[in-house]
Amino acid sequence: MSNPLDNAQTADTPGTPVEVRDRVLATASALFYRHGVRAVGVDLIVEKAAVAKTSLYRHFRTKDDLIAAFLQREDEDFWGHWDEVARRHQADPVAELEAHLHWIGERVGRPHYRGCPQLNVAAEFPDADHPARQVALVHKREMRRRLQGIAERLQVQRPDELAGQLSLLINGAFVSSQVLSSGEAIPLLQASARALVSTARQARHQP
Amino acid sequence: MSNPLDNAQTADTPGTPVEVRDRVLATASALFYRHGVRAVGVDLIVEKAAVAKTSLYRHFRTKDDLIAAFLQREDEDFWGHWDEVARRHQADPVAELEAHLHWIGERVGRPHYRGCPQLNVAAEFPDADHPARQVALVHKREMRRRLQGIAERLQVQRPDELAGQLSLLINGAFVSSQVLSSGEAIPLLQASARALVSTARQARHQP
DNA sequence: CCCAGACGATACAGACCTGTATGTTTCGTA
DNA sequence: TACGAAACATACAGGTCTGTATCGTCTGGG
Repeated sequence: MSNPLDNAQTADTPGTPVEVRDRVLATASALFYRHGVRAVGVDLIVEKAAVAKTSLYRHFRTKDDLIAAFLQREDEDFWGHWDEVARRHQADPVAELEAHLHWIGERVGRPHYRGCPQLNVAAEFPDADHPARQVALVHKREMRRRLQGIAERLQVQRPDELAGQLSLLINGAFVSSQVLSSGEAIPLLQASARALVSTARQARHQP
Repeated sequence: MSNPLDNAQTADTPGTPVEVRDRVLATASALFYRHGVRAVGVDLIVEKAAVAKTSLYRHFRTKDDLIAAFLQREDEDFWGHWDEVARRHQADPVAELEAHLHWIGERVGRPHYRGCPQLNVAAEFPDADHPARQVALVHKREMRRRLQGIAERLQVQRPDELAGQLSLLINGAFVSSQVLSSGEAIPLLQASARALVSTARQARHQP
């Protein structure tokens, strides 16, 4: 029963359950991100993924669940990058923060960047009880939690405050691509962060 | 049948074109903001505004035009507040910036705050050619333009850079209400701005 | 007093939406 | 080879969406 090769027999053999699920989720993610969630119907997803509609609904109970899975996938991808960058700067929180802002700013400046998926979905679905909103909330809390970890390693007096400030900054970059000229996000983010960190550190030495 | 209040002919005589138009726009704006644009159909607007659907389409060619008018209305309201605050601090750009961040942060912290309408619509409609997106773009450009005006009066070396940083910060506050605790936006915004301004001013005195 | 124009009420066209139901095909495994 | 699970194909139910068409009513200015 539990053959490790059960799934992914060759390169991409359609008919394998996990392969179909992944294909649906990957296709839906791309479409959701590009066109917005409400603008994309399940029929389009099914067509682009070359999958039967029944298969979609076998792996995802409802469209809302698929949306939540989309955000979950983006969440994991995001922290995957984060962890990789963090690992390269274990000993130096200043360099780590700088590096995070670099790759985030690079993403923001990409040609067809469409904003943070979590924030976009939150804008599309006001109901806080929506399953996808739960994922988005956890994602944003995790962002602030990790920033606070860096702030603590920076030994500022109020790491929570600095983390909040950096959160505003990063979320602001996510939604400001419309008004930012190409390549502007990175220096803007880094210069702002330097000012915030520097000020927070000065406060440490003053009563 | 012949209810004397059927059309409420006393205080605000309906039947006047401008009155019907305003009622449609005000109703649509409230619904759009609360529930999202795509989630609100014209039938609901018509019902809540107590107006015939033909009247809606007489004053607004399409729903897209109504959405653009919604953002235009929000834009005018926003700059109305801004101008009023700016007028009270004509001589002191530091105090003006502080005051702007105060009322913006106050808005962000309100119980049912749902984010910046311009950013929400931009998230819902990826197509940059959408009429409403034009309004949103002009709004965000105007925001940065005004911030640059303040930065110039602060006599920092690179007012454009400071304006960009403050833009990120403010837009970040607009979308971060989900992760901000009540009343946190104002101090976070003001402390960040102070750090950014202070750093930008120090750069002025250094080669 | 008359009439153009704004409004209301309603029905409808045509498209799209999510989700289900039904039947067939494929394929690994027992 | 026979079985069961999963995928495919297709049709459809039931609702919603935008926008239009039709027709009756009210109102204000000439």
